[in-house]
Amino acid sequence: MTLDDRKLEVLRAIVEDYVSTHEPVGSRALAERHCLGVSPATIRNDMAVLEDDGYITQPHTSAGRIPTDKGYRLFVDRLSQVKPLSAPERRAIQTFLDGAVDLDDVVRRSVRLLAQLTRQVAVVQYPALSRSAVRHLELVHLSDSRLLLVLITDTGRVEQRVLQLPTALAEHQVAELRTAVNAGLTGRPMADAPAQVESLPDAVGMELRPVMLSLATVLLETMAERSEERVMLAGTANLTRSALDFPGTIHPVLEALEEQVVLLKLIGEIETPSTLRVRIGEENVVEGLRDTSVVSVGYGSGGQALAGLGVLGPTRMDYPGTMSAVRAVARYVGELLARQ
Amino acid sequence: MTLDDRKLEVLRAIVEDYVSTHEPVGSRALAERHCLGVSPATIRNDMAVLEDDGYITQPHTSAGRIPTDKGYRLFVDRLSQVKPLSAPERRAIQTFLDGAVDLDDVVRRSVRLLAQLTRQVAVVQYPALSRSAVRHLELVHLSDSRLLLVLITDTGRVEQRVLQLPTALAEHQVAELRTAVNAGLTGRPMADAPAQVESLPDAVGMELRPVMLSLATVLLETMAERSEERVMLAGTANLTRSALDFPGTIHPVLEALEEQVVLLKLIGEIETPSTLRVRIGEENVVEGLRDTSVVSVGYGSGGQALAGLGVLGPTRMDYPGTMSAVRAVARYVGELLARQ
DNA sequence: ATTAGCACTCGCTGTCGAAGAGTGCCAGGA
DNA sequence: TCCTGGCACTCTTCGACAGCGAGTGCTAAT
Repeated sequence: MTLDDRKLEVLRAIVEDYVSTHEPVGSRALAERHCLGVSPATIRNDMAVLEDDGYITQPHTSAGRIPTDKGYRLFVDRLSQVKPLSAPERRAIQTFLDGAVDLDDVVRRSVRLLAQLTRQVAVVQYPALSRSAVRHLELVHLSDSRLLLVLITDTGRVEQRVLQLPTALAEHQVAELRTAVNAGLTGRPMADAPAQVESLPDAVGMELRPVMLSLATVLLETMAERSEERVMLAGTANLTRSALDFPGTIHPVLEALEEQVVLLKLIGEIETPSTLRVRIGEENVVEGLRDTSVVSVGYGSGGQALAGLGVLGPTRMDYPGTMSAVRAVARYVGELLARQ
Repeated sequence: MTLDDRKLEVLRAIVEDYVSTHEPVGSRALAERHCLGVSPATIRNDMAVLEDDGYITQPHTSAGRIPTDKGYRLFVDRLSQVKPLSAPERRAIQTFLDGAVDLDDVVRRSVRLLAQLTRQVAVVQYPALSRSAVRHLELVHLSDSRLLLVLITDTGRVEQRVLQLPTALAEHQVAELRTAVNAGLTGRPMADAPAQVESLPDAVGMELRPVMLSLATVLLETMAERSEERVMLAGTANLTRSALDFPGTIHPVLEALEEQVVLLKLIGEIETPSTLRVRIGEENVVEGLRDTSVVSVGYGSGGQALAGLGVLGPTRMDYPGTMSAVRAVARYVGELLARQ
């Protein structure tokens, strides 16, 4: 049986009412608060069909209906138009983000802003190393046997690593290494780095080869290990605002949020910017997030996403509002990083 | 009226039982589970005195007693000896922390370890800029008009900041600036920096003076603004493990933890390492943390603390265990940073 | 196809009584 | 003087139960 327009309208009404009231919605309330032009009895018939098809369900016999994950899915896919942000909201985003002084600041500000706009948990991933380019490599001579390697990307990320030297080096030797690695890598996209690093040892004098080799190893390690790993979180307190949102406790949710790996999974795997992704309830593979929804999107300038950001909340969330906020913040962050 | 030894013993027994059972403890249970050598009736009399003096209280008439903040305070000050960690625990701390590759890693590992050991919320502050020394300053020429300033401290912190140049610079001019700032600041404690920065403009040629001035401004800003600001948090999920710990919800607690400023206040103001500080319940000035206790300590090598770390949990916490874990982790972190 | 009416289900709420835990106090004993 | 056993009292907790109200499903009429 296919759903006619009115049944879809009823589903939308149920989702909207349930999201705003947090209570199962009955046929009478629906007829009163929405201009559906039909009586409660008719709505009841439609509801029965919607329930048979698995879009809504009853917590218990004498209660109204609430949407199922499948119902929210249909709502998001076909029934909701993304509502544009108000002009003040747009201005607020812009002015708030424009004050950022460096990458850390950009990420921190975005994640807070997102948490505040959506009143949910926000996650922002740092620009992926793998999709950035090398802006500069610096070697700092800490002591005879230790060298600090600092890697700076064009998106403003700074990674550092201490390197134990096999032999003591003179200052001019450190300079030679510095020149060589910068000549080989500066300006190159990180993806090309492994190939470039291979040829580094050839660029320096014989006596520096062993050092350059261990330097190359550390470089590759740094780029590989940390390539995607950093995220920032904000708004966890929003989880507790309405305690009723989660059956049982929020413990599993908080636990899941502690795992960086999980967070990255939530946001990750994003190729093109501006394509919103919504994961609803059971669609989340992560144990413990089965009662939450995640709205995420890639950000970055041009056609390639640098990384992702998103929002996590109860399945009963304001999808249109959340989606537009997430999209707007991603757009501004992308612009901001391109300007750097 | 002064408390005799047995009353103190009764208080200790009440605290210990309440901490382990989470339930008000009555006179009979106390007589059975502790070898106090007196009858429940006697204990009841002692309890009445302890209650009059404000060390314990009754949730309601027909319930046992629970310690008050004042009771916990006495317990911590006079009745509890810090229990040493087990050998395996010590070894676990050491091996876990030894794997760290840089400062970020040290902080991340410590905070997780602390959260895991105490099963509470852990907070670790990054080494304060103001108490570190400058290890190196790097200037990276981003474009004609923009310069990236990277500040590296002897504790491994890296701070960066983009600087808009008043005029375009040639590469050799950037080098001159770099040499000058490093000559002036490298090796100096950050506390001396303001004075040193003053004299920087004199160290370069006339045409670089304006640039050096704005560089100096940014340097001072960076050191001042971010001097204490960074902390890392872990184990928030532990707050929800036993929901009964907090009257009402954990919302205010989570909200407080979102504020960096609050976290810094919790840990901050620590001068000497190894002096544990315990703040119990109402002793916390921060609104929303009135039902929690904070155990914090400074860490660092030598007589001066670099920064602080600590743990936050319900007032009903295992103080001896928490205190020893906090102290142990602080000690290892201090050693680790000294070795860097 | 829609609607009004009606019986039915079931969760929520408040009351009541019994049970249980713990106390405070008192009188007797070391 | 301090400790102890006993006892009456208070107060929460829990289960049972009835009444209420919300909401549904079904049926017959339009």
